[in-house]
Amino acid sequence: MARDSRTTKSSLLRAATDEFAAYGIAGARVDRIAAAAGYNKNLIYVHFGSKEQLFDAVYEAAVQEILEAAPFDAEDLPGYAGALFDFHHAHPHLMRLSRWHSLERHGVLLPVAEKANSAKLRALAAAQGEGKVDAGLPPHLLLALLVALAGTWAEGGPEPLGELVGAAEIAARRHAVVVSVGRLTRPGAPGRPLPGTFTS
Amino acid sequence: MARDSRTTKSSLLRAATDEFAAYGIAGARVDRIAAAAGYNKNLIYVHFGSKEQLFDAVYEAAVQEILEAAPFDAEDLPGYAGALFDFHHAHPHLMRLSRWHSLERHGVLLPVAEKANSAKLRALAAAQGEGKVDAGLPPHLLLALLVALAGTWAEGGPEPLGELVGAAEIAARRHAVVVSVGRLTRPGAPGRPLPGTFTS
DNA sequence: GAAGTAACTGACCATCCAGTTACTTCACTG
DNA sequence: CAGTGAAGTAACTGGATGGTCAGTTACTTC
Repeated sequence: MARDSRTTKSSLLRAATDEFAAYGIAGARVDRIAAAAGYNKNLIYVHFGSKEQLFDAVYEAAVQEILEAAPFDAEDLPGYAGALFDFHHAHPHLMRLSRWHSLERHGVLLPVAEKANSAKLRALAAAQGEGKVDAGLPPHLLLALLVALAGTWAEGGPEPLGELVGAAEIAARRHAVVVSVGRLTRPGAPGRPLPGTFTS
Repeated sequence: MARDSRTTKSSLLRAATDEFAAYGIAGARVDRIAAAAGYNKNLIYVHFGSKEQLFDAVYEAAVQEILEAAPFDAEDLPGYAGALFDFHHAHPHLMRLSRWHSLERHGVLLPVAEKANSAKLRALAAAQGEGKVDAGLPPHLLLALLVALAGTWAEGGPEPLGELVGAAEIAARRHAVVVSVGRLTRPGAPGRPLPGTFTS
């Protein structure tokens, strides 16, 4: 095996991603990560410093990947939600990482995520201003709801015992997400307009 | 301290609930639980058998509590979602327990939860049949989305860094959940009727 | 090909931690 | 009040685990 610290580091990172996604921070084993990557445990400490810092590196990479995978489009929110759904379905371990992070690190947002988030909020507010998105709810609430909908069946949600989930069911879920986001965001509230502000 | 195995057991259970909610199964420490309850570690093994079984007991109790706290009403789904939201806000540790469970135990539903769930599905289907709830989505998908919406800001969701969440924001979130569920479930789909089935 | 350096390894260690064992204390009963 | 069984405790065990370090290997430079 050629000696290249870059590939070594990325091998370790990949193995660590799997391990942390499967077991969380507390449950992950440094030895297992090293063994899975086919390197000595010490290299983890050389490259990343500690188990915790290794998790940080893993998590940051995962966040980057998620952010890139589903580009935000304030004018097609159902499409965005669908893309998110697809991504979660294709990469369940990233959603798991995110859930571990929120539980074991009290969900503090990374600067990258924070930045991406406020960009989304601006775009959403603009779309609402132009009447392209229903303005009944403030952007930050609407965005959160939308993301929650897209992640409803992402790994970490309760799954019926043992039942295998077929392609038809997946398609149905995706459809449900897309339809629901459409209903939440399509301009012109159904029935009466929403109450003026959001103070219950 | 009077010697009563029932109170001892429930003290241990309460301490364990806090510990597991805070650290999950892998992160929880049996010694800490015993110390917090003010009893000897061995009593945990006497009463519960093992750390894993202790978690099971904790989780089952939590599920019971959640099920009782928010009675399902298929004819007032926004109200149900609101009640769920309130419960999550009042008892964030129970939601955390639930998330730990789904991550560390791959989210296998307890029999109690499974039973309660199918009762809800039947009620929902009936309400849809009577035209009281929009029938554009099958009950199991609708219910999942609804629960996801109610739990959007439950502990475990991403929280903006350091920002304190005031009462007004909480009220706004609650309102957003209630309004959204209303939109998803109010009979008579906005705009055109939904496509016949849910095969994407 | 000698000198120097970065990548890498195996063995080790202090500590942690779930679970066990041997013992003591208490409440109650006949 | 002696005896008994349940409740409770302190001390211990053995395996796992995060982290360290002296030393080796592969590669580069001169």
